[in-house]
Amino acid sequence: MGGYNGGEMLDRKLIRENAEMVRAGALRKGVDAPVDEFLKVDEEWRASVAELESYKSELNSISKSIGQLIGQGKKEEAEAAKQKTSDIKEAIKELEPKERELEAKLQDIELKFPNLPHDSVPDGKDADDNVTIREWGTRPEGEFLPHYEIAEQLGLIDFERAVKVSGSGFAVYTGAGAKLQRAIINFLADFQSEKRGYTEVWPPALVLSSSLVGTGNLPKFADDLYGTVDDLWLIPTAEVPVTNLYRDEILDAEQLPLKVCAYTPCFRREAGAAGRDTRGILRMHQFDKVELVKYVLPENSYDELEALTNDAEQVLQALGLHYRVILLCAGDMGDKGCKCYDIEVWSPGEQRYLEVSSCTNFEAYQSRRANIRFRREKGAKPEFVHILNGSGTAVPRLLVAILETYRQPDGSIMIPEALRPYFGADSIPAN
RNA sequence: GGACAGAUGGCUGAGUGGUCGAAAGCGCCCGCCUGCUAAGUGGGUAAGGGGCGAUAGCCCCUUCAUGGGUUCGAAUCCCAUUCUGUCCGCCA
Repeated sequence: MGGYNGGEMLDRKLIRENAEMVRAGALRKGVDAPVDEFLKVDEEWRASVAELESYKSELNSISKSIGQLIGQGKKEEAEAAKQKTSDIKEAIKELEPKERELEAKLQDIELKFPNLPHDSVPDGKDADDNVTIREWGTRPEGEFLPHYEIAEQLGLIDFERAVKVSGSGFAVYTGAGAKLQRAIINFLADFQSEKRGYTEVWPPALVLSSSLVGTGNLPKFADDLYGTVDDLWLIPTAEVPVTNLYRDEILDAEQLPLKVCAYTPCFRREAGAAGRDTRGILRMHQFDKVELVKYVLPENSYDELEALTNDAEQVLQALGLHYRVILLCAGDMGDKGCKCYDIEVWSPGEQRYLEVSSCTNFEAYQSRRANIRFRREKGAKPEFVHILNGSGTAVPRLLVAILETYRQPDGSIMIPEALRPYFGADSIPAN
């Protein structure tokens, strides 16, 4: 049993008992959470539940006594007891829809509550208030081409035929481009599983809507997703199937932290406007990614976030790509997260940083929705695990950075050392 | 896609209208016993929500795949759905 029991982001008790703290936290995210409305409806709901349950209790005890009377052969007394139930049944019939209505109303209100930002998250409204935590490597100097020109010159990506086949927002990788794509994927999956201690899984790319509810993509963000005529949806990220692996389960504390990595293609409608992000392969309806997901003890989740971020950063270091790590401010983080680092790789061709990973601690937000818990010891009450995830990393923007960073004066591409065993050559020759 | 069978607690598995939240076994926990172990023995062992008291504890409601229905009362009867197994067909 269990599963999705509402739309709540937060524990009802937390809001009840720490109303002002919740209000202040939401405000930091720029959300004026309906705390007062919640408290009012919550009280009405609880009163309604109590009333309904007292009637049910009465009915149950009468039913029980009828059973006993029949057992003792006292038929008339049993008949008399039956008469008493009709009023109670009537009252229950009347109260039940009222209770359900209040519950639904409460859930609507709860949907308006964001997950609360951690104390270490800076105040701020939007991306301008994000804080650069650290940089690695140095920005390459010189003249650089954008990746789509390089790709065209070397015949790595066929944009025109991609449009013919699938419309805009897709790429056809060809020849060395296709091979490089596969090399990057294999490198990333091996790196995270063999060097960083993640268990690799290969999940389905189509999932039931119930899985998308568990991660918070539905019902709110259906427009971002590709659906099918069945109740199956194309995943926007491996986060969805992987986070749902342990849905409705109670884990042992010794199993934690549970670290899972998964390569999948990702599908996003991204009903976004055309702009500089849409040029080349920077923003696509289908792209590839290795995702990292961790299920951890609540008291460790912020240390685990640092470690997760580092696992993603190590990819870029292994490839020798310049990057920076950004700590998102409260207002730029979105509703679901408590703390989030973006890792941005330097694109010499674009002369700007590109997001290749977003490492987030959701605390219990997803575990509450997906009902994933753990027990500290035998007999202890189950608690929600904390769930974190981050890309480790996205492939297309990595490819962009590699092509642009490692293009040689003669027009060839030098393949980074770490990728050579996968690519099977040192370079992509110039045409 | 067609036919049949099934879905019960951590697991195995009984239960076809009335103290059944559910026998029994296994596992696990606490105690006793034995020089240790094994064996034996007594007891305890589902989850969610609400209320009282608020470190304990007590009371109530809900849950035997899911959603509806019949009934004073359902694990047990009826309907729908989902999933699993077996056989057949089809397919990379």
